[in-house]
Amino acid sequence: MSKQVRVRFAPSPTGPLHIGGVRTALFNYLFAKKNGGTFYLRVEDTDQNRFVPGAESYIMEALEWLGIAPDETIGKNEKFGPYRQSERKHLYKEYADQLIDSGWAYYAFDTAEALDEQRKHDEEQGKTFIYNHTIREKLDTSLVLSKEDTATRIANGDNYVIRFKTPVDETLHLKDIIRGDVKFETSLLDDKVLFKSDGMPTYHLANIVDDHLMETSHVIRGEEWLPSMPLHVLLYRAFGWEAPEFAHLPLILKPVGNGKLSKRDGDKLGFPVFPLEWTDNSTMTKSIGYRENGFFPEAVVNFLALLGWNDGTEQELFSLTELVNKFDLNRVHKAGAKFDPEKNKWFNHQYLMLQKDEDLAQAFTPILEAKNVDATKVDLVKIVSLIKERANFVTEFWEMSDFFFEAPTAYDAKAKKNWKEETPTLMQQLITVLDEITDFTSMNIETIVKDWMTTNEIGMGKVMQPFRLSLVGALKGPHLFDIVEVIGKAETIDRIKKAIENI
RNA sequence: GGCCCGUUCGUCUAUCGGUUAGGACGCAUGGUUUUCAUCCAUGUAAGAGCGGUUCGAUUCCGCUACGGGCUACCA
Repeated sequence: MSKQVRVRFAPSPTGPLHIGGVRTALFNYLFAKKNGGTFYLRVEDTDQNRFVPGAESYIMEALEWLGIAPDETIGKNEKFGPYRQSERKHLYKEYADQLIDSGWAYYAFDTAEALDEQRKHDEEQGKTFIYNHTIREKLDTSLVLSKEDTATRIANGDNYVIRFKTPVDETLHLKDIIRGDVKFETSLLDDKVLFKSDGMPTYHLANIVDDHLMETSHVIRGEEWLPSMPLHVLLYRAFGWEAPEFAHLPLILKPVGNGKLSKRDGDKLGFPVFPLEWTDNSTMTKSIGYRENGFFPEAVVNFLALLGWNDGTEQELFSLTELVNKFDLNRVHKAGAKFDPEKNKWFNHQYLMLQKDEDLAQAFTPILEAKNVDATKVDLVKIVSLIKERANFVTEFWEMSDFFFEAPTAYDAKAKKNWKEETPTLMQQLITVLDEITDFTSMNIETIVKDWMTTNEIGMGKVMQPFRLSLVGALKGPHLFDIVEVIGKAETIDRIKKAIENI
């Protein structure tokens, strides 16, 4: 009987969630649901300097929008709360002390400035500075100070940190679900700070304490954490706790150039890297979001799920439920994946096609309202059904359908070449033909107009191109007779007359 | 510099020793639409290099190269 699956997403509220974080959250969510487990969200706000107001609620809202909200978090099923590390502050010191008592940690009084200087100095000499067993007994630590001296300095209010006393000369054989066996030499590790001089724990301590207390069964996180896996495993050992299983996800890389996708890439390259729009209050710069750019959450989830994972078949379109059923950490890729904005769009198109016309019309309405377009007189659902197959986003609907609502005010210069000398005469005749039609539906109009052309031996191109130009203003758009039906007889004739006058 | 991870078409990927190395995005061509797009069809294009193990390696191992991550009192 395997233990109850409990996984977490533990972001730091230092800004908006970006696409890599979303993917990590998604994989945790999928894994939890697949295994009938729990997905919880914990806020790791132990760095008070980097705290950004609004980031926490942004993260919640983003996961909500994507449909992968946690089962447990702040204000929701707080079984192991609080879920904000800043509110668990009192806990960490106790555990740090426990490690001091058991000899797994020690006090260090060196200042950050002194250490920086030392590091810089060594670097200039071509040496590598590592704060570890080779040096910890030469520095200002409780390892060399007497118990009394240490106590005195702490009592005097000297700044100190608590560092992990990494074991020496041991080869750690660690298991990662995705990567298999990973080896580390403990002597090469440094003695990480567990507890900071500001009274807050570092990520490492808080993370292990909370993952244990919150009964985390699997730690699924980005590959950037792989180097700290040995420290974390050692911490579990030091506390005498059973370690969870680990799975380090491949990183999402920039679409062009090198390196991992960063928060700044999106705006530069013209695609979103954030789920929701975000305004940086310190610089007042706004970053675009998937939601505001017209992406469907299902499309974003689907695309992200396939970045580093697939079910082994050739299926590419998966609903969230299908993803849950098919997800398997053992099928996650090891290598990083470049983010492909083009395929991302393609996914959105697929989901757009899956939407009901009624729903799309409803999504289109606010856009029309913002443009003060009166859409009450037209069949919006019909219009949407005609244009959706050529769109990737609802946000593109207007430029693809403006001629349904308003007569063209300009005519495409290139297309005007199709407007010949005899065209006005032909268009006049067309008006007459159209005017006589009583059953003004697409099919019927098409039959009658084509009949007129064949009986009079008029070339189709001679009529159809100027006809379209008159109604649309360019040679684009859906089937012409469908447009004619939607805008109606009077408007159609009106537009042809207008074209005769203006071209 | 040190440590760790990785490497199949331009991109995302399938392949769990024997395949004409498959699919998708993109791109190109053709067809449909006398428009544009969609759609359909076809095409384009890949195992980083070198050694080994093996009857046989994309697949297993090693080295090299390249890419990536980490190396804070940030997460």
